[in-house]
Amino acid sequence: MKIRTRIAPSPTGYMHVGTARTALFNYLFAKQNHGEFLLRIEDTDTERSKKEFETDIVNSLKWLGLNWDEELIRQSERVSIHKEYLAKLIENKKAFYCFHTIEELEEEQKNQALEKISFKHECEHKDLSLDKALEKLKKENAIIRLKTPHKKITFKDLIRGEVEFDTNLLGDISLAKNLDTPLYNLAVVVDDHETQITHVIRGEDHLPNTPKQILIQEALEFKQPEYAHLPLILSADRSKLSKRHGAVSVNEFARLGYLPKAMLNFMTLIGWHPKDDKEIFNLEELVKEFDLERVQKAGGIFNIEKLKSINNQYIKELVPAEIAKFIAPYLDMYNPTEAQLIKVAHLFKDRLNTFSEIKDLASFVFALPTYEIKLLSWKDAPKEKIKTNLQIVLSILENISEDSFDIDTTTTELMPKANNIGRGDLLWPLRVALSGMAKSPSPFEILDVLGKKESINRIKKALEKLNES
RNA sequence: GGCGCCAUCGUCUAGCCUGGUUAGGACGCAGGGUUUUCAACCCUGUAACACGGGUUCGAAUCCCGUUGGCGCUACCA
Repeated sequence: MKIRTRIAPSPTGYMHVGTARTALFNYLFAKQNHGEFLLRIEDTDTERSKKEFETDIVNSLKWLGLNWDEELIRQSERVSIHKEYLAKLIENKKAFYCFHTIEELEEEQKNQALEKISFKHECEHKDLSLDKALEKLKKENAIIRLKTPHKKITFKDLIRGEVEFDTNLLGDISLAKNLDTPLYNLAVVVDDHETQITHVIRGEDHLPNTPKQILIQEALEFKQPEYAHLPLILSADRSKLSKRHGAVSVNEFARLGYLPKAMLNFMTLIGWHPKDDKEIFNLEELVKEFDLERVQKAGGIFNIEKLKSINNQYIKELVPAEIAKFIAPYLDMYNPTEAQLIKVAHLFKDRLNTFSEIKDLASFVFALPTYEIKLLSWKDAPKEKIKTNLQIVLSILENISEDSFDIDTTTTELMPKANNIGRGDLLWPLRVALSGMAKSPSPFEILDVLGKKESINRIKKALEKLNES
């Protein structure tokens, strides 16, 4: 039988990295078994579901390169199928109408809390005959529940091994608000069955749903899929990763300038590890090496530092022309030329953890920042000395023609003098005059990016500042 | 409260199944090299088997308990 997995996000928010990682693991497992990976939008909750979020989910998956097979499935478009199964369950007396109000249910829960027992609704309406229930339905509101049998449910989780639940603690599971409004557990079971999903790989937060879904499968006489519950991605405080801890949606990471490859690589490493010490993988390698049995049981913290480090490794593999494309949006306000972007890309290639960092690192190239005069001084060198040294540099640079004003030439012309006077004494003031910053790439690299005219301007400006002070 | 899941450096983890390792790697951090500064790169260092009982010649590894953490507990998904 063909292996089929799915990612089933609900469009009630932007695509979360946790969902992305679940998608990734589903994708890897399906692909390494030459199977299929499906996308199903779980939008049965019409109140909370938004088209905007569905679009974001689709875009995020595409951005990551996790392409799904077949048409996207929308649960909301399948209610007639859900309805058929629901009707069948009622007809077979495996499901029934529950007429209790939300207030009554809340009251029941309160009492159960007092008794210190688990919250559940064991409904006496299940004994009502269908005729009577239908009659009652004309005047009263009701939801459809499963007649939960009393038994122990044991299933094998591919990651955790045998897991056991006692259905006595579950109560009669809610299936639908009415025939046309299915609820999560019913919809999942029906759709997984209909689309022939063989492996349900999802977050650990769904573990308590599994016995409920197995019960529904049994009532519907469906084949039970294999289950694998992934460890959760945690925040630094070890709670489930959420919005208040900073960036959590895939689109935010895209905007911050992370590469999809790096995201994929990093997400795999939360909760999974290969046999050897290799850490950098592309998707194809991952498909080959991934092993569900090697997935961790304990939750893992989303370590942004590690992500940055991996992203940095991927950025270093790119050529400047590629980097130029990625950094362009962040430098937009300066209207840089293509040539400038490539020079800047070359300059900062090794320094970038994320593309968005380029704005802080490289804006000095386009606009000299204002800086303190004393920054020009290397190890508290006196002002006069700096002035003299900058004059020396200036006269050397002015003698280089505009055409040969590149790293090689400026280096050969300037270095003998620097070695003579002292590298720090000559090169530090030059670098600050050019960048206005305490930390930056080397003066030779900056000279090259700035070009002769702008370089000379900036050095003159530094000299003016020194004279005025 | 109830139920379930989990537990190796600060973090991600290898090792656990099939007891015998100087408990390994990566990120971070610290120091050094290179360097005018920063980054990158190279080298070195730092730091962990939650606790208590068993079983065993021997336990990170197997068993039990304790503690702790997390998840779920809807007419959300």
